[in-house]
Amino acid sequence: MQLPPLVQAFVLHFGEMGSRWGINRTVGQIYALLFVSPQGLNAEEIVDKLGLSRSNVSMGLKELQAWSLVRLQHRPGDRRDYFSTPEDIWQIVRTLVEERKKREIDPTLTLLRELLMEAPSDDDERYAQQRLTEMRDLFELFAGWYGDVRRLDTQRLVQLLTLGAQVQKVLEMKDRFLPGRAARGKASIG
Amino acid sequence: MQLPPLVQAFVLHFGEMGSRWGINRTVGQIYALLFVSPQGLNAEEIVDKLGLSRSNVSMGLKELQAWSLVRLQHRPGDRRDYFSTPEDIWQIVRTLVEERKKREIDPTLTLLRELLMEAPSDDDERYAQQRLTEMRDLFELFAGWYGDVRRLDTQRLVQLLTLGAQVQKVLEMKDRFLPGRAARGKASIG
DNA sequence: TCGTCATTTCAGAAATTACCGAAATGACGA
DNA sequence: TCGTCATTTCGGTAATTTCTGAAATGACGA
Repeated sequence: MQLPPLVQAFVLHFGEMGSRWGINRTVGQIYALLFVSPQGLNAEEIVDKLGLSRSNVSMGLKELQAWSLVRLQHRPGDRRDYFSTPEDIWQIVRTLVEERKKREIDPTLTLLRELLMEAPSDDDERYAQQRLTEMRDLFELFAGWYGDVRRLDTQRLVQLLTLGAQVQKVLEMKDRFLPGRAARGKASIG
Repeated sequence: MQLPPLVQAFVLHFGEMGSRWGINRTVGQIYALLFVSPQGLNAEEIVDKLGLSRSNVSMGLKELQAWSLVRLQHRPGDRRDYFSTPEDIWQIVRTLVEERKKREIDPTLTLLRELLMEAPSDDDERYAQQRLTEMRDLFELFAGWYGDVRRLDTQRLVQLLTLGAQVQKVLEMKDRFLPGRAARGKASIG
């Protein structure tokens, strides 16, 4: 791996963090490298720069494509695939949010809905179902939020994320001037 | 494992999802069981219900404690530890958000800040640093948002999450009536 | 059609992670 | 101080995941 120290540190860190983010080290490294590369890279360039095996890079790129995290380009007179990350980092955020929803939220939401169709047979099951109801409501709320994030344009998304603690003030105003809009979430508000 | 089918299905699902959420199967199962149990359980009860080894349950509980995801109680005249999850599901959300920030955001933010202290030595490094700047700003924004989520009380948190796509309308109003508040985030808005 | 180059697949090796039983530690009452 | 019970630690093993080299596939121009 003969990379500038800056890039090398970033790539190695991303590899290590990969395990916490649900991707493996190789995939994390490939992604990090593509992220800081001015032009797209082909598989062999990635092999050279990261010192990984050809097939491993192929697998990693496949996984990144499954996550829709890399773009594929071609150059005239060159048969090879060149990979790069989207220029717009917010597009990456939307993609990640969408994929995480698909993988981490939706399956559980589906299961919770199914389990809550059954009638409880005793008090313990009744308690369990009540807990599952709380969790389903929570997951519905998350699913809705993730969906919103995916749909919002960049400016509004930044605003939504920056809003944070100001939410109360802003919402008081909303209630004053836009009354009567029911909240979407059903989650218990304690 | 002799559990009601409802609970069993939930426990098994949580175990499988565990790997996507960054915890292992055992830990996921233990957590799911505690979540739907009306009373706290001691280690041996968990062993019996889930069919795991004593030591594995001990490790799992230790990890859940490291995540602050379980509470420890005692009963008079009983030396054993009884474990349960917080009643308030929103407290669980805050805990998860805080821990995820600590594990998935903060380390990368620290590294990015460090890397951006160095002066670039050529054009490629200049490009890389520009990309890292975008990413640092993004992570700063996330860190701020996570912090807000942790601090907000439940009602406001639900409002913030429900707000979603309404953000534009609400923010137009805010700008009209509360002008001049600078946004915290520096992330490029393309 | 053939030869070349790029990519993917695949079976096994290597590495990592999860798991268990046994032993050690620690807390408590007698 | 003991003896008992609960919990944790530890060494080894099992299971899973990641990685590799070799072979297969596919695309393209001649």
